[in-house]
Amino acid sequence: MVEDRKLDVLRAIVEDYVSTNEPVGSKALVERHRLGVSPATIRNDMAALEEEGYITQPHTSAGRVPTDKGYRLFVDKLSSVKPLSAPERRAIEGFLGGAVGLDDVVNRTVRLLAQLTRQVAVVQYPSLSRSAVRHLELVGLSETRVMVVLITDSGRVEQRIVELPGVVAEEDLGELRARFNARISGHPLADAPMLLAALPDAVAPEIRPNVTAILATVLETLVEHVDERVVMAGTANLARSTALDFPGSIHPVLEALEEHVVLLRLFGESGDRDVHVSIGGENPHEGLHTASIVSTGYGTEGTPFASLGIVGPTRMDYPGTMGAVRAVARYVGQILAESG
Amino acid sequence: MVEDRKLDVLRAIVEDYVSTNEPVGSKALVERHRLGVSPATIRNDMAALEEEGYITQPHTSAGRVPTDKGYRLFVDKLSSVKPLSAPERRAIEGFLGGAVGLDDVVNRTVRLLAQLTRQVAVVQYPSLSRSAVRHLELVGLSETRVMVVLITDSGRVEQRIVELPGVVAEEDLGELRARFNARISGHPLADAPMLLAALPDAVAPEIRPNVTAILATVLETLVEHVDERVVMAGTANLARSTALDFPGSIHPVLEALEEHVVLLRLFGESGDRDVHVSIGGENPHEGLHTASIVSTGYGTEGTPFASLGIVGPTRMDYPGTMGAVRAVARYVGQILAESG
DNA sequence: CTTGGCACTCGGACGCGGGGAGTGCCAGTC
DNA sequence: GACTGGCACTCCCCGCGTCCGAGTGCCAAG
Repeated sequence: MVEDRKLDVLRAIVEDYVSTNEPVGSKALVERHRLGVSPATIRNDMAALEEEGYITQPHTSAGRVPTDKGYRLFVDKLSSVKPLSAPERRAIEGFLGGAVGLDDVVNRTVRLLAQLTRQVAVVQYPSLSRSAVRHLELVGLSETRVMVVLITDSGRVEQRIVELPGVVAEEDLGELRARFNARISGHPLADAPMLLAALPDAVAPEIRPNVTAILATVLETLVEHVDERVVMAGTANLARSTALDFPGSIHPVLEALEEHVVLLRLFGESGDRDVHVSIGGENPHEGLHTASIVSTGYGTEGTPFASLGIVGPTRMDYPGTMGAVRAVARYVGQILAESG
Repeated sequence: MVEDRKLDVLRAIVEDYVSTNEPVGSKALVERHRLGVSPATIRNDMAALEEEGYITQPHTSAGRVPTDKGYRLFVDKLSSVKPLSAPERRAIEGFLGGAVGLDDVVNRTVRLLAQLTRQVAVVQYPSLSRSAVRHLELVGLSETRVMVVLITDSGRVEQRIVELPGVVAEEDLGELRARFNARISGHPLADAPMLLAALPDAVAPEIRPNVTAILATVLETLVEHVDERVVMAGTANLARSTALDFPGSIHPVLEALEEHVVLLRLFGESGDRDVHVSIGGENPHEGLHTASIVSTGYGTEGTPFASLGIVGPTRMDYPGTMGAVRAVARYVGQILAESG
C-alpha cells in the first residue's frame, strides 16, 4: 500500500533530520533506511508529502525538512514514547531519592530533566490551590506582629507577616492556632474561605479585630496567591541549537521563558496524566513559535499537583524526550507521595 | 600634561566603544570628544596605551578596543558610580515596596535589577549562616513523623521531615518546641550547635532517642545547609549581545550561570558593603572570561545578609550598572529591615 | 610635543564561476 | 498503475580575485 510507505518516508525524514540537523534528500533516505524502492519513487512520495504540507524545502534543490504539521503527525501516529533504559531509571531513582525537603526535590528534578533531555527543563512547584492544608502556624514576633506559616500536604511552606490593629497575647495566639487548625487542617485550600468564614464570630469581641486581620492574610495566602512558582534549568542547552533551529535568534525564546506566567499557562494545558506535546506554531505565545513544549502533570495518583516538562527546538527527539518527561514525572510523584 | 590626556583618551575609547559597539579610531575620537588635539596626536597616545596593554586592535588597521586591563583602569580611576535619577529611584521604591513576603521581595528585586541594567541579574537569598533564629516550630505529622520548620530573622523559612525511632506524644512535642526556642531563639544560627549540645541530657530518657533524631535534623538544617539559593532573571539580555561581546558563543556563559555554587562564590567575594567589579579574565571561572560581574552585599546596616549583582559582557556601562546595583541593594536592605 | 602628509595594511563587500546535491519530469518496464 | 533510470535544471556553497576604505605608523616640519 502506497499510503503506508509515504508515512514510512515521513518517519524516516523526521528521524534523519533530527539526528543530522540537515535537510534530507531522497538518495540519503534510501541509503539509511531499508525502504526497498529507488530514490525516484521516494521523490514522488516526497512531492506528495510536501503537497499535503508535512514537509518543506528550505530552498529549491535542497532536501526536505519536516513542518510543524509533519512533526505533529509523527508524534501522534508514527512514533511511540520511548521508555528509558534500566540504567537510566536507576540513575533517576538514585538522584531523586537522595532529596531532602520539597525545595531539594524540585531542584534536583529540574536539573535531572535538563540533563536527561538536553533541553530547557521547567518544573512548576506543587500548586497551592490543588493541595490540602496540613498545618497552620501562628508565630508571635512582637506584641502587634504575627507571622503566618502555612504548610501544605505537598510539603510546601508559605509565610506572611501580619501587622495587627491591636495587641495580642501569646495564649490567644495559641487558642487561635488551635481553632484555625481544627477547621481547615486536612481540607483542600480551596475550601478554606467557607470553613473559616464564621471564625471571627466565635471568638471574644476584644480580639476580634486581630482575628479578622489574621484571617484576611490567611485567606490571601491560601487563595489569592496565584503567583505559582517555577524553576528552570538547562537554558545553556538552547545555545547548542543551530541557526537552523531558531532562525532569528534564541532571544525571543529566552524572553518567553522568563515570563513565568505564560509558561505556567502553557504547561497547565498538559492533560494532567498524559504527556502533552505542543509544536512550534501550535504554541499560542509568539516567542515560542520556533519551539516545542513537552509537558505532563505530576503528583500522587489521581490528584496531580502541578506540571513539569521541557522546552526545546521543534527539531527534537520526541519519543526520547517524552519518555524522559514521563519517567521523571512518575518518579517525582512517587517521591512526593512517600514523603508527603 | 601628557599622561592626563592619555587617560582622557582611554576614557573616551571606553565610552565610545561601550555605546557604539565598534572599534574606535583616532578620527572618530577627536570628532566626538573635545580633546583639542589632532588625530595624529591621538594616534601616538593610542600607540602608548596599546603598548601598556590598556587597549588592543582586533586586527591591523582597525580601531582600538579596551582590554580587560583597560576596563579595570576605567572603573578604578576614570569613572564614578552614576547615581540613579529621581524617577528611577521612585520606580524602584514603588516596585519593591509592594512586595509581600521574602520570596516576593527576592523575585521582584531580581527582575527589577535585570530590567534596570539590561543584564543578567542574580540575587542570593538571605544567607542562613549569617542570620539569627527567630522561631523553631515542630509539627507532628503522625506518631513517628515530625516536620521541623525553621524561621530566621531575615524571613526565610526552611523545613525538614524527620522519621523518629519511636512514638512521640503531642505534649512532648510542645515541651520540646519550648525548650528549643528557649535556647536558640534570637541567637545566630552558627551558635546553635553549642547551645543545643546538652539538650538530649535535659529530657526524660524515654524520649531521648526521638530528641536526638530531631536535634540531628535541626542541626543539619541550621548549619550544614550550605546549599544557598539564588534566583536569576534577564538571561534573555545575553542574547542581545553581539558576536563581538562573546567571541565563541554565549553557551559557556549560560553554563557558568547554571552552576549556582560557582556564582555564589564569585558573588560572595563582593566586599560586603561596596560595589565590587570583576572584569573578564580576572574571573576565576573559565566560562566567564568574556564576562564581567558587578556585585555587592545587601542587608540591614552593619550585617550584610547576602549578595546581589549582575553578569554581563565586559563591554558594559560600568558607572550606570554600578549605580543601579548599589541603589537596588540599598533599597532591598531597607525593605528587609522594615519587614524583618 | 604637535601636526599634516603619505604609504601601507588588512578586513569586508562584491562579483564570478565551478561543483555538487537534490529536484521534477518523462518515457520505458513489469 | 506503480516503479525506475535517465536527464536537464536549479540553486546553494565555496573559493578566488578585486576593489575600497578605514585606520594605522612613521616622518619631517612647525
